[in-house]
Amino acid sequence: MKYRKSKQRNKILEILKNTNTHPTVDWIYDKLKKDFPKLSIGNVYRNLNILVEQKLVRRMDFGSTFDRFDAVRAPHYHFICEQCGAVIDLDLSYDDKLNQKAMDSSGCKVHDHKIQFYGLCDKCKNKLQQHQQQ
Amino acid sequence: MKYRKSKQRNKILEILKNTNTHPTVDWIYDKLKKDFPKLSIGNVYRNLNILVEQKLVRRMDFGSTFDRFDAVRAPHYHFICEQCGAVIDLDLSYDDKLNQKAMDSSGCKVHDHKIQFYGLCDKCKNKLQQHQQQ
DNA sequence: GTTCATGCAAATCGTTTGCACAATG
DNA sequence: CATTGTGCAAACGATTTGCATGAAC
Repeated sequence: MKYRKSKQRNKILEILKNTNTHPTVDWIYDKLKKDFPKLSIGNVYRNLNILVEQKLVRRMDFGSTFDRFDAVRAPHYHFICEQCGAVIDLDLSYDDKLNQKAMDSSGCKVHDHKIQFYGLCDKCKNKLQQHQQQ
Repeated sequence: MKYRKSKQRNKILEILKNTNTHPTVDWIYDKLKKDFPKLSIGNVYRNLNILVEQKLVRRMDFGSTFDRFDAVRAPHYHFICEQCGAVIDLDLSYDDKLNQKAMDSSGCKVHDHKIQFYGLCDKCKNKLQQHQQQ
């Protein structure tokens, strides 16, 4: 599919490249609205879908009712805080052997995998400790 | 929270225990409707939420627009076919060390993780091969 | 008999889409 | 000028919820 340039779409990609918080559509919309006051939320959805199709952006799905997005980089795993919902990139190296293991055990053709870790992020961990000491 | 007995809820759990396909709400609804012709879809949602709260059922989220459910058993990983959407339990052993690794690299308190593998299931793999040979 | 579960329909939420107009090439 | 992108609002699909009635205790 061939697309024309769009200032809005360019800016969305730029915003995503400069963020590591895996933002939601609403967050992106609010941020972009400063540059395009008439911006509609539908257009943010439309452009995010195009960017995903172009493989410049990845749609992420961590079990919430809404999606999150980030600019595509090297494959990595994620941590999700069960308290505040924050999504944090992990510095663990991507385990290529896992795909082969899954392939051997299932007979399916496996070409990728995702890992999500769950628990409490640093902030929430500390808040909880303070709470318990009171 | 204390709940009364409900024939509908019991049957939902029974259905889930006898299935390994991680069914959707609609699938469960259709199946349950044979026993309870007046059944409403809202009640299936309500009871699934209760079962999840009681930790008898797990809500699964594989990136589709709808949720899937299964009766809780030993932790295991999943394969998702990108062609037909099938979700298949894998026989890989749960890697306890992974949580510790994630904890070390992030500073977060990690207590669980999920792994999803992506690719083509056996059926879809074969279909594709037949297609290419024609 | 009081309280919770149910069916039904309306409401909600995130997302998509149809349309008239504006921007791109 | 032909075509795609946009804002707007309506439509959509999955899920939740308010309410009157029925089942559980």
